[in-house]
Amino acid sequence: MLSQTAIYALRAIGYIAAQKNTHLVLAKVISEEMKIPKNFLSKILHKLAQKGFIESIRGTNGGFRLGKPAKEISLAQIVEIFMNIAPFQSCFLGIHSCQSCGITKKWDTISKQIMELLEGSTVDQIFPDIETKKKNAKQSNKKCKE
Amino acid sequence: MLSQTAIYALRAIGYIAAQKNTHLVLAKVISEEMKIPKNFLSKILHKLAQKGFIESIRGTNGGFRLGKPAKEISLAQIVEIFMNIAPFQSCFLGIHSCQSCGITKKWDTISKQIMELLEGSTVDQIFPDIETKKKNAKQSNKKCKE
DNA sequence: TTTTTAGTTGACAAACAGATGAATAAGTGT
DNA sequence: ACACTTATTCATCTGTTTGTCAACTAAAAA
Repeated sequence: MLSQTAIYALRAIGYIAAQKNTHLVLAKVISEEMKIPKNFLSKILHKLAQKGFIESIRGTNGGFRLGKPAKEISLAQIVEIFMNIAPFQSCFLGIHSCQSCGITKKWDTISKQIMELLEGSTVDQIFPDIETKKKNAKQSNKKCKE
Repeated sequence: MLSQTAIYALRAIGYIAAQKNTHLVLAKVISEEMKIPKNFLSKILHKLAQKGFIESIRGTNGGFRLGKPAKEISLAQIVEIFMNIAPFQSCFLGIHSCQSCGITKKWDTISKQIMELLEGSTVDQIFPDIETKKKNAKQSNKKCKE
């Protein structure tokens, strides 16, 4: 359905969005919490940073935060960086001549809903409940001036 | 969405089903008509034959035909031979702890429709209009006792 | 200035999907 | 018996995705 990489990307940016920008998030923490291989995640985050969806800060007390308001980042924008979403919109059987068959019609209805889900949802909806999750566990990081 | 192999399999068995069992279909013809690499198709057909969805007859005037009535073969039965359809039914983001979020709820609705499409459609619906397509072009095969 | 932290980058390996070619086995018709 | 046709099987190749390792760069702190 979604590629593994796209799923990782959504989980990662969803996790960052859930912090409500109150502090920077370490790649290491995202990796552990979201069960994403550390170095593979680094590359995903870098791509997201290139596109401006997140910002990266290097060095001590560095980390990642959103590059724009969460409500302005749709799932579709993230997914299409890491995979081709065109197949969702085209013929179920990869045949362009079967416009009229019942299967294709049903698929059209479904694919419209999928695109609506991807384009109509934003990254703050991914983890609506975990914004305070890591705050206490990471008291050791409280030194940083947030 | 569907793997390329699953799409090939649906096109192939759809083509065979469209012949209404009036005559055997050559792998070569399926390959050409359905734009599927010949040798790759052979392996797909072999798997379908193993599972009893089609029958293969070797030698001169051989070919393939359905192994059971078209209306008893659902798209889901074919697809699941060539790919894992579980992801359609599980969480959008591969996380089992987000039962309540709005995205997951919407995805549940969509995935139910996908499964309904796959399980509720049969292979005779794939190409409802081409049953006589190759009959005339293949008059040279008319020798066979059909 | 040195050390530590943390993101960046490139090389690479494993696994898989998709595709290809050639040899083989099993039937049919002469 | 023989030639021919057609499916079967095996070995291999390619490209992509996913994942790993390690060296590198930048920034802050000591």
